[in-house]
Amino acid sequence: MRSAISCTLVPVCGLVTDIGRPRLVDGSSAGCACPSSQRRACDPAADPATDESSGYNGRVATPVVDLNALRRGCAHCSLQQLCLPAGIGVEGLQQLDSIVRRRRPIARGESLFRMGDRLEAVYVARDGAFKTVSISENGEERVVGFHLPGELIGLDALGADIHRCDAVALTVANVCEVPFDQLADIAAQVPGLQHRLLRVIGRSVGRDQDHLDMLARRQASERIALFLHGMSERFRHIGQPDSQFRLPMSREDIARFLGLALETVSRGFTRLQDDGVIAVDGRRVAILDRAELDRLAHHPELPEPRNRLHG
Amino acid sequence: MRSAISCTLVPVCGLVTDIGRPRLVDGSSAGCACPSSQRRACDPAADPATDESSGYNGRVATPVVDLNALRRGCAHCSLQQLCLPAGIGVEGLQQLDSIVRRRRPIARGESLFRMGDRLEAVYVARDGAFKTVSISENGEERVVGFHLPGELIGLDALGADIHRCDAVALTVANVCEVPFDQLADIAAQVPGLQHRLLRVIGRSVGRDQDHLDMLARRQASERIALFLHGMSERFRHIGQPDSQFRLPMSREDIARFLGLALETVSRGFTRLQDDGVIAVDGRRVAILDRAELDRLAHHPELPEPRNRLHG
DNA sequence: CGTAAGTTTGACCGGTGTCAACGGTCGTGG
DNA sequence: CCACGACCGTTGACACCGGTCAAACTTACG
Repeated sequence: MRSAISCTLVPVCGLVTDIGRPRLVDGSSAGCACPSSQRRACDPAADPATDESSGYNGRVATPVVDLNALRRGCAHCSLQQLCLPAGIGVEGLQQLDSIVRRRRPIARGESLFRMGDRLEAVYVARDGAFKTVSISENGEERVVGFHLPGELIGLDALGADIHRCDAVALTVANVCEVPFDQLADIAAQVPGLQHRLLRVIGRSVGRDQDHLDMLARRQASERIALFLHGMSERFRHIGQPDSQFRLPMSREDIARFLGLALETVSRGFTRLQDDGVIAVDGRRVAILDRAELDRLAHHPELPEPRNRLHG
Repeated sequence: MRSAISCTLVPVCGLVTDIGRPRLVDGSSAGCACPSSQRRACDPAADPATDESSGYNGRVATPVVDLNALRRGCAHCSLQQLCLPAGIGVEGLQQLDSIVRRRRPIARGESLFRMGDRLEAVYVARDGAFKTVSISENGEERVVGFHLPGELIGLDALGADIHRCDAVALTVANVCEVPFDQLADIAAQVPGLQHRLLRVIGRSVGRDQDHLDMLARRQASERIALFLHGMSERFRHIGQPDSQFRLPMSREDIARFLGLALETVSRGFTRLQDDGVIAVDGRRVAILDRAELDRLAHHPELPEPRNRLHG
């Protein structure tokens, strides 16, 4: 039964892949889930020596064109279409690229920023996943959101210049760090970028509203179905298989995201499995009956067709 | 009896009313909750004739300086410090002012935009209150947010250029309508405005996160306490009394905002009243014990001090 | 004055939080 | 190699909060 879900994620390649057409650039790209362009562009860890020598951020000091630096740049990033660069010209791309810092891999559990920090930069994961959490006065952790590659992290500080959450890596991850002041400056100069920035912010607002929608659903089963539905959509959006994937977060994180007890989440998963809607093995999830999943997420009032496989 | 609450919602003064002491409306600005500047700047309805003659939006066609138009302008609006104009120079202010349209009063129940509409403008209420609601597939209404004066409405469309919600007036209201494309253009030119726009958006994001926080709280009593706490803060923020106010929304709206049944909201209110924390009369609320309200909102785990007044 | 809408209150029971125990996986170290 | 413990996920039992249905009451408004 276990073998049904063999999809494991290679940690390094993380969540990202190329969307649509894998571009061959370098002979051998075939075997890995990550397209070669990704490997080249987004994985500083692949060539640690070079990275070390060029300093903390990914840019080289020399005016000489560094092939590796170029390859790591926005122009070649597989996330380009999902990220800030989308739709801005070469000029703007260069300007943007010049301020982007590419940080060495973030360890699982490490924080990009913490509650109370001043807003210095916004972040985009190239691969890996993050959660943003806010700790309430009584010490309870509340998951505000999950962030997959291409989704901006750090916008919570936009209102008051102070971060309202911690941003914690759920897996090892590589991120681009974009100093916010400089981003705002460039956005004013490059009209397309301003528009793009607003759009990315807007998508983030949209996700928050989806989250609200989820929490307002009264039944636990609805929230869980909606959560899986949303994750599937987001995986598809970044070019990952949307029918079987590995959730980067624990049951507890999901519970704190959905406002439920973790036992309830666990029970919800098994229930969906019993009903033949999904297959679950720990964090690995396969969606078997998408239509039914959508129905549960959106039209829960209808009595479910009772053809349980084993009851 | 009508006269007792006449400052009330007279459309103009918006949300606010007082609970305790009846105020005379006429003559004495001293007594009214609305600051005089507000009355001057924000009340097109006060002089309907002039308003009609100057056309649909508040601007006059003639180059001659129209005192009324000026008074209605951003420069004199009492909301200035809360709204987009804050912190931008005279130049920018004029540019911004030139694109702002001031719409005639919106009737209660009327919509600024509907789900599926293209993003054309963002709105700011000068007075009155709005809710944004999203209708789910099964026809259920879900309250995404409430909007008091100075809070931008319409940002939900930022992500996809399509509105995700309806924006419905809870009371008669006056709004400024800001064509979004032009706003973005000007924002690129006026650096202060771009910053300001991002900040206003950020505050909106912050409110969404507060909302999330509310929904994630498990106990109904916590959500209700948090809701009242937040409303009180927001009233204070716009210069209204924060210890007694009139809620612009129904119990049902609150319930749909908090993800509860309306009966539960009602029971929660009476419970708070029984405990001496607030006084409730329909939509009129007075906060009697703020410390206790805050405690309930933030530290619900502690057993409440049981010195009930009656019970 | 009559109708509709909004609010409150009561009774009932189902869903879900809580507590508890068990099992599986992974990493560490003997 | 296995032993061990930490962490994570699953499952069961049970009590209680809150959703649902129902009815009375007040307020708003024509």
